[in-house]
Amino acid sequence: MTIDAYVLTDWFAEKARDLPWRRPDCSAWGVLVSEIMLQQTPVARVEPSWHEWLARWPVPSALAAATPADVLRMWGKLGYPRRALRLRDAATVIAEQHDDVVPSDVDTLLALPGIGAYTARAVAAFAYRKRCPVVDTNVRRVIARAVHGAGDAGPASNTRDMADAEKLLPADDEQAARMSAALMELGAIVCTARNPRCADCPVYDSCAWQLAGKPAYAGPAKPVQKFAGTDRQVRGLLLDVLRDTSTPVPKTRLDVVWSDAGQRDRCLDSLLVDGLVEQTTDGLFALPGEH
DNA sequence: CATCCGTGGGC
DNA sequence: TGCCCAAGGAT
Repeated sequence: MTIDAYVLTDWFAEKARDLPWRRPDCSAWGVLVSEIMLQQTPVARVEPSWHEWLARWPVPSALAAATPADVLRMWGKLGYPRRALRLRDAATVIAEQHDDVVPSDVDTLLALPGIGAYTARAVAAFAYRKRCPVVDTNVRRVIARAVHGAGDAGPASNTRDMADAEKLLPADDEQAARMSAALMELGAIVCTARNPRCADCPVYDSCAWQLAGKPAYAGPAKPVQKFAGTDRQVRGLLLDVLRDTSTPVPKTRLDVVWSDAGQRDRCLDSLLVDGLVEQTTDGLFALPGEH
């Protein structure tokens, strides 16, 4: 089974959300910033931050000139703050080696920190309107259902998933870019993981999953990530303290956030290693680069 | 390939 | 209410 590109892109033109990074006047830098922020963070929480970032840092060189501390504060609670540092690192490379222009070539994009298989192709497709497969969790689910008739996508296989997506793209670059966006949008607002809105689906009639009677997902169980009590939670609590202070703090200020001293110290060490925290010469702790 | 890396909202 | 999920990437 396949997915009709005309039907899906027509649906996209009529029903897609009006997101700022999709507007024709949005820069490639704006697209890149959005893609990084959207890695594991929902659209609703990204949108306000995206506007603030683009207003403050409208070009890569502007972000490259900011301190990591400023960048981490602007990142706020979007989560996975290493993304913010890598985006700043990527901006530095773009400013210094690419004349402050976000690359359009997938392999060049892949060489930038924090940019992987998905983001590189998303920038090429959405910012530069290229025909290249864009595979995220939404596209994988849509293809699993509409094409393969499965209830959900199994474990990711980059090569296979990209080949599947590529087959769905029209030959024309612009039409292919629209198709890539439409596949993602369908997965995001109609063909959702839980409670898919099949009544609103533009390709319902040809959906292999629907035609098969919507069988339940039969593949291996997906690993569930715990959060409460993990290092991830503790690191978040430690960073929370440092984001909210303008001056370096003694370790005692960090010790109060978690009772397990061993875990607390391990997390602080890992934050130092990751470059998310810095220790001053007098032994105080702060976000990097603000003293 | 599995695991780790934050955070919050919906059901 | 606990659990699942959200435009992934690096190791």
